[in-house]
Amino acid sequence: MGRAPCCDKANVKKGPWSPEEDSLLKDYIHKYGTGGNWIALPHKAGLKRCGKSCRLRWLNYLRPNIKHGEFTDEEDRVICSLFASIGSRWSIMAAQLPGRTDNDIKNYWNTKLKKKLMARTKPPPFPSSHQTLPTSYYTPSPTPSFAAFEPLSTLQSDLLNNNNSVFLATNPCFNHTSVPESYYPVKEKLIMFGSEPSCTSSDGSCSQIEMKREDMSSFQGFCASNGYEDNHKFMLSCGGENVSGYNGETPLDYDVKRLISCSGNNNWCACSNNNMNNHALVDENKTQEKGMYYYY
DNA sequence: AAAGGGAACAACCGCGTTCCG
DNA sequence: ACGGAACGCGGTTGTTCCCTT
Repeated sequence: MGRAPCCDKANVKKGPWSPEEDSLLKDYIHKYGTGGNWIALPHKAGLKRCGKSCRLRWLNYLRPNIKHGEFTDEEDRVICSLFASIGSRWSIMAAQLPGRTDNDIKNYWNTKLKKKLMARTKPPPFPSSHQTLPTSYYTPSPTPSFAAFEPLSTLQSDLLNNNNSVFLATNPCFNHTSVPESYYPVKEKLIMFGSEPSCTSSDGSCSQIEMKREDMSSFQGFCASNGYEDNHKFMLSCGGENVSGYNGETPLDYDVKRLISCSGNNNWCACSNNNMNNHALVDENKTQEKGMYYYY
């Protein structure tokens, strides 16, 4: 048994909205508001539309102060920073960009910004699995090839604290009181990206990774650090030897995240360590689920 | 000028979450 | 506390437009 449909599909119009429908909806909402019930609204407004469709039309196009047209460089920067931090949480991004809707941002990202980003910089070579790389592989890049996206520290903290899904202090997966002293003292916040957010999973399993500080650079696969270590901030993007595919993301998304995460005044490094298991404690059931980690 | 292909954008769908009786 | 209804979100699909051949 599937879920009951939200409306009578046979009797609702689908497809593009006509100007007449737009004005019916706009007029109704201006007069009476949404009434807190989108399902009943179309009938009251004289529309043969699904309530969800009305809601979407209103939120994305008809409500006041919607911005259409080109995104500014500043908006680009915000989107990229947020994407690097929180991934495809379009509604959170929209909340940071007045006048922009989540749908707008999503479309813009998928059709333009992602490509723009990829065109403006090239990622370092992607080391193949089990490839042993010489130390000389470290490749400093003195001048960043892409405008740096600084972490939106204050903004992100507030943002992420509020939605509580990634704040270390409340995240049972990263109970650092149990992390031995010899481990890198993970700072107050550890945010995990890209990987499946199984920390809230009902079976109690976690996509968990703990590493010794010194092993960050010897993790099998690749690492990227953007040199925030001095003030206890750095970004890290890791993929392990068992990475197959790209942590469940499309290769392009994966690369874009890597690019963004390392776009500051940073060094790329890629290195290998065949004894990974001695150094990185990875939930053995979750070795495919390595994501992007952001410490600060 | 017409056809084909790709890009851009609008809208839909399904599912998880929240609300409320 | 529970269950159903409604909401909100993100992924996906459909349509239109525009450029190239």
